[in-house]
Order: sequence, then structure tokens, then C-alpha cells
Amino acid sequence: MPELPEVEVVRRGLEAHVLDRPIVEVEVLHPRPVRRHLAGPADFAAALTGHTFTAARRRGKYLWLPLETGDALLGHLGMSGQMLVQPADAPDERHLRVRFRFEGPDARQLRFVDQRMFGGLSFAPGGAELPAELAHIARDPLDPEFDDAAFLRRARRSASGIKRILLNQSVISGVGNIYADEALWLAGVHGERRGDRLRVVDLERVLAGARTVMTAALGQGGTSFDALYVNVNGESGYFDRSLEVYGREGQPCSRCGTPVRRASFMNRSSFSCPTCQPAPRGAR
DNA sequence: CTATGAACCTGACAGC
DNA sequence: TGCTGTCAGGTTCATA
Repeated sequence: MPELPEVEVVRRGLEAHVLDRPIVEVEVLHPRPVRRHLAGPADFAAALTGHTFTAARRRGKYLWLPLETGDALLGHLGMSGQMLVQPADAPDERHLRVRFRFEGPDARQLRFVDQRMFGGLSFAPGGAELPAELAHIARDPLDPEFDDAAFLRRARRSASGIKRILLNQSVISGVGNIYADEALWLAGVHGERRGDRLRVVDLERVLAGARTVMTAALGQGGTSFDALYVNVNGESGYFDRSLEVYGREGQPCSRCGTPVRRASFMNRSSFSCPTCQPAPRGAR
């Protein structure tokens, strides 16, 4: 569940269902998602057992659950991770990797399910406020403390294309491949235009576009093309119906009718309108 | 310091 | 029915 709106949907679900319930057992079914915990899966489980989540927080695409001890459980969903709250008798998911059982009358379990295992969980000592691992992650554009001026400054100093800048989580967090393309379409800016050659007004439009699209997506439970991207209850969001360019190669731009173009970029795809988002001239 | 591209994984799907 | 190649909402690490 990759980008900010999807991760925020999960955060809210965790906040509603797993706080103030003492953990009685942590079962690591595959070591890979816990690889960042260098002391190993058994130590990971022991560090959490007996403790209680007190909150659910998010920075960009990272989630963490502070414990009453001041430590925290840190998680990232990667490309295919899910956090599910499931009844105890629900059959194990095919890609179930870590299971948390809780004490008390509510027998529902927290399950970390991840097909590709690019995501993971780790124990963050003293990480209740902000895990040390996240020191380099910028705030996201929906965060009230996001620094617009700092973003504009960094973008204007960079020779990288603006899409690359949007995907750089140390400059602006929470934006991924879908919402970067959507924000650029809203702003009418081509993703390969260099940051240092964009006008401030264009950068401001890109930032506003990111806020607009991610806020709207959040209102619809996020974007899901398939069952891989679901909330804590296994339900899909439906923002995919509102996407203007992402995944719409060949279909007409809703503003001008020009067929949406797809291009290869950083080993993935970029979608844009050739008319509304003219490619930069010259080198690149 | 910045800027790329490959690597990390599994599975679905298209084409032969 | 295979097989091969491509693609997928991300991050990190090694190399220029």
C-alpha cells in the first residue's frame, strides 16, 4: 500500500483497532520482513511481547506504533505490504509474514502480510516520537509543519527532473509513482523538466497538485487496482476511478483530448499528457 | 556532496 | 501446457 493516502488509511485503521491491547505473542513466519532487526526474529518478538501500542503515527510512507515504554514498532509496506486486523479463526493468508496476538476479550490479530517482502517491520528503541531511522525522511505535504519554502529552495537547486525530485523522500515524502504523475498533470508540468529550470509558480502548482490529489484520494480510501492494496479490514479504496493519467495510456486527456502517453522512467512507467505537459526542449 | 541504475522479491499476464 | 519476458503504489546500496 504504497503512497501517502493508502498508508494513512492503514494508520487510521491501526489507531482504531490495535491500541491499548497488550501483546501476548509475536509470531514471525518469514525472517525477511524483519531483516532490519539485526538481532533476529526471536529477539524482535521478545522485544514486543508484553507491551502495548499507545498510538499509530506516520511519516511519509512509514508507519510506527509507539509502545508504553517509549520504544516503537516501525513498519513500511513496501510495494505489497498489508496490515490486517483479522479474527483469530480467519485462515492464514498466503503471504502472512508476522502475526500479533493480543490479551483480552478482543481476539482479533494484527497480521503483516506481504507478497514481495520489500516492506518490513523493525523494533525502534526510543522511537516513540520519531524513530531514528526516519531522521532523513522529510515531512509530507499534508503535514501542517511541511516547509513549502524549503521544498521550493531544494527543488530550484536541483538539476534532476521534477518527477525525480517528487519521488525523493528526503525532499518531500509520501509521494510515489501514481500521485507524482497525477500532481504533474494537474500542474501541467512535464516530469523531466529540471528543477533548476522551473519557475517558482510552476513548482508551487506541482506542490498544490500533490496536495489536491492526495487529499482527494484519502477521501476515497486510497487507490487500489487489485486486492493487493487494502485497508486494515481488507477493503479496497476506489480512487483509481479518479486517476487522470496514471495507467491510462492511449486514453484521451480529460482536459484536451490528446491520448495519454506512457514513457519508461527509472525502471518504471510515467504517464502524462503530451499537450498539457510539453516535454522540455533540448538535452535530457 | 549529488546523481544514477541495479538489486531486492513474488506473482500475474501476454506472447510464442 | 510450458517457457520467457515484462510489469507492478518502494527503498537502499554500490558505483560514477
